[in-house]
Parts: sequence; C-alpha cells; structure tokens
Amino acid sequence: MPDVEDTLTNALRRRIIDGEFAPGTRLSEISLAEKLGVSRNTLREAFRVLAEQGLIEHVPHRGVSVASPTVADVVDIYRARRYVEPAALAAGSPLHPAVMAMREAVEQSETSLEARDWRTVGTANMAFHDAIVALADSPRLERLFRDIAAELRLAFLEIDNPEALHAPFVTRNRSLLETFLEQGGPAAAEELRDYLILSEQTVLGAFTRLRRG
Amino acid sequence: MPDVEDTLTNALRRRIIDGEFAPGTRLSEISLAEKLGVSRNTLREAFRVLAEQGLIEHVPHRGVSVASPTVADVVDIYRARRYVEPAALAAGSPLHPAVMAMREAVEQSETSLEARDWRTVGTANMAFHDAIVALADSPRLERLFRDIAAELRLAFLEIDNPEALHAPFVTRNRSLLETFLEQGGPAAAEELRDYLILSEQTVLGAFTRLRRG
DNA sequence: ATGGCAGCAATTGTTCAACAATAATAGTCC
DNA sequence: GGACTATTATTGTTGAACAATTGCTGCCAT
Repeated sequence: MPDVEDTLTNALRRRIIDGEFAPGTRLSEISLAEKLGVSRNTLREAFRVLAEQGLIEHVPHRGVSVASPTVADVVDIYRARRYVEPAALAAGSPLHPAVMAMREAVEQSETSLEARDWRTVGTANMAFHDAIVALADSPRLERLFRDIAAELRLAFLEIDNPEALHAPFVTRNRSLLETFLEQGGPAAAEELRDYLILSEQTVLGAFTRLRRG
Repeated sequence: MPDVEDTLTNALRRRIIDGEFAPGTRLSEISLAEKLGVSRNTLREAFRVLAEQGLIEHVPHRGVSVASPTVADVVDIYRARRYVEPAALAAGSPLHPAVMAMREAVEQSETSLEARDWRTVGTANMAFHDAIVALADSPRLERLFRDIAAELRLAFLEIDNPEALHAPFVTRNRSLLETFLEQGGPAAAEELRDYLILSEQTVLGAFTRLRRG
C-alpha cells in the first residue's frame, strides 16, 4: 500500500475506479481542479502519477482522459496475470498470512453473491486474486497487480452485465482455495490457469458483444 | 517505449541511470530546477513520474532523493525477474523478432568485453534480458522489467567492481542463446533459472561486502 | 457540395512570485 | 546534558499570466 497519505491522487484514483468518470471521459484541468478545490498545478502532479499507473491516458497538448481498455489491453492484462498468479500460488505456503485474506475474500464474495450485490462480488473476487499475488511476498509484483487490477476494473465498468462477469467465479474461488489447501500449490496453480483462461474468455466475449452492439 | 517525447522526464531519467547523481543523493527542487532551466512546478511533475517508476524516492515534506536499493530491494527485484524471464523464454518462439535483439546484445557484450568496457558490457547484458522479456509480447511485463532494470542499475552503481559484476555473464548469455535455439525454450528457461540465482548471489555478495567495508 | 486555408477560440504547457505548512537546525534555559 | 523554543530552509500549494498547440469555424475557390 504505497502512500495512503497522498490524499489527492488517491481520492482521484478511487473516484475513477468507482466509475464516477466513465472510461474515455476527458478530464479537463480547469473544471476538475475547480471541482476538487485544488490548483491546476497540483492536479497535474496527480495526473502524472495516475498516468504512470495506467489509469488515465495522457496525450501531450490534448489532455488526459480516463483509460478505456481495448481488447488488446485485456489480452495483455490476462497474459501478465497468467505469468504471475499461477506461479505465486504454486510456490505459496498454506501457512502464509495471505491465506487468511484468501479465505476472507471467498467468504465475502459468497455473502455478496447471495445478496446479489455484483459490485461487491467483483471487489471480493479481485481481493482474492490480490491475496494470491501476496503469497509471493514481492512488493513489485504486488504493485504490478494493483495497477493491472485497476485497469481491469475500468474494463468491467464498460460491461453492463456484472452478474455474468463476476458470479460464476465465486464457486471457482472456493474450489481453488480448497485445492490449494488440500492438494497443494502446484495443483492449485494448474486449476488457476484454466480459471484465468475462462475468465479472459468471459470478459472478451462481453467486450466484443459490446463493441458490436 | 513510452513517451520518447517526454524530454524533461527522460533526460532526468537518463542522467540518474548514468550515475550523474549518486544513489541516495538528495535532489533539491530549487537548485535542480535552476540547473535544468525549468520551473519548480515542471520539475515536480517529472519527479512524480520518476518516483512512480521507482527511480527516486519521495518523502512528503522532505523532498526526493535518488533511489538507493537495499538488500531487500535486490532480493525482490530478482524474485520478480525469476517470475517473468524464465517463463517468457520457455514460451518464446525462435522466430520472434526479439531473438535478433538477443543476438545483437550477445555480440555487443562480447566486443565490449574484449575492450574491457565494463559499463557497456553491463548495458548489453541488460539489453539481452530485455529482449528475453520482449519474447512475451506483453507491454505491461516489459514496463515492469524496464523499471526493475533501472533500479538494478542503481544498485550496480554503488558497487565499484563492475568487472566481477558483468564479465562472468557474457559467456552465459551466449550459452543461453544457443540452448534456446538448439534445445528450445523450456531447456533454456531451466538454464536461465540457475543463471539468475548466480547473478543474484553475485550482486548480493558485492553488496554485503560493500556495506561492511 | 467539397476541399483546402486562414484565423479564432479553447486547452494545455510552463513560468513566476508569493505564501502556508512542515521538518531540520540552532540556540536557550534549566 | 537534556528538554524546550525560535529560527531557518525546504517543500506544498496557489493564482495569475503568457506561450504553444490543437481543433474548430467560416470563408473562399473550384
């Protein structure tokens, strides 16, 4: 968790992730600075950080807009996930503190599923995968995943069928956790590989349907 | 290659990587802005970008200083490298354009080795690994590696024995390339894993010697 | 109509000067 | 010597101004 103190950047980050500004929305320096009650210069500093994190896109002399992941972006995000997540799970110890976070994420997603609160289901799902990456004990890999997950969230925002997107993976999370605890990391890693392929296909399917419709 | 146009940030980045400012050096906004001929505000924007890339460290109200990787950082960097590089090599195709870059990097490192130009040897070595990552065709993984490689360079800067650091790996690069072309990706990946372990031990050894001395 | 072309408006890029907020330092008193 | 206070230097932030660039609008000629 880098820089919780960094109020402006984090506030903006949260608002973007929460969908307050739709992907592709242009962010005007003047109006947004006024809206947030900060100066243009301060806002621009926050812009540079968020651009580096991939959350907004900055085109010189044309301003910044909320990132709007393309199909190529989604493909690349899942490619990176397949490089990191299964390996982290394969080498992870069942005694690692992150396992507790995995448990909690699974339980959270299950209760949210019953409540049909798809938004929270999605958040819990991502927390589950975040915990998997945390098994690797690598700040740099965690940072990569944090940025990637945020981008993926933007992609989800453009798809208006959150149930199909998140619901099927709750039981898979539960199953994956059990496999990890009962059969060990390598077996779970294998299961996760299939999981990620299916998840990618689900997102890409919804995506292409969206672009056609 | 993100934003070659971005002159100020890239200029500063290059100067830091080239060792113009030693790791740990404090970068004063006022004096550096004057030195670079830009305003404080513009410089601060560049600072935010470089901080996000891990090249400089920003402590609120205390300014920024050139990153000075610790032992923990080096360990984490190699951990991340082991997650990405062998897998990229294992899945890489011999017909991939990046293979040509691997060849060129090996040849460059060999000629620089004869000239005993250790600095260039180090650059060529990193170019070799950059090409390996490029086999994965993933912009996000390439970006991760780019940042990691820059940090590692800062660690190298603090070690004043570049020959021991870079020379031994020239023949290993050549061997790794041949294994990849003749025996395929998985065999090369296995070799790379050992390579990275040795490389990490070399760096860590020099590092602890340094901190003691 | 259509395809350029000049000028205009809006936005970003950058600078400067000022002040507020914080951290480091020096000095003082006990 | 140690704790407290005042000073100083640096960063954080602002507002206004202007330069540089983009995109648009309306005009003209074909």
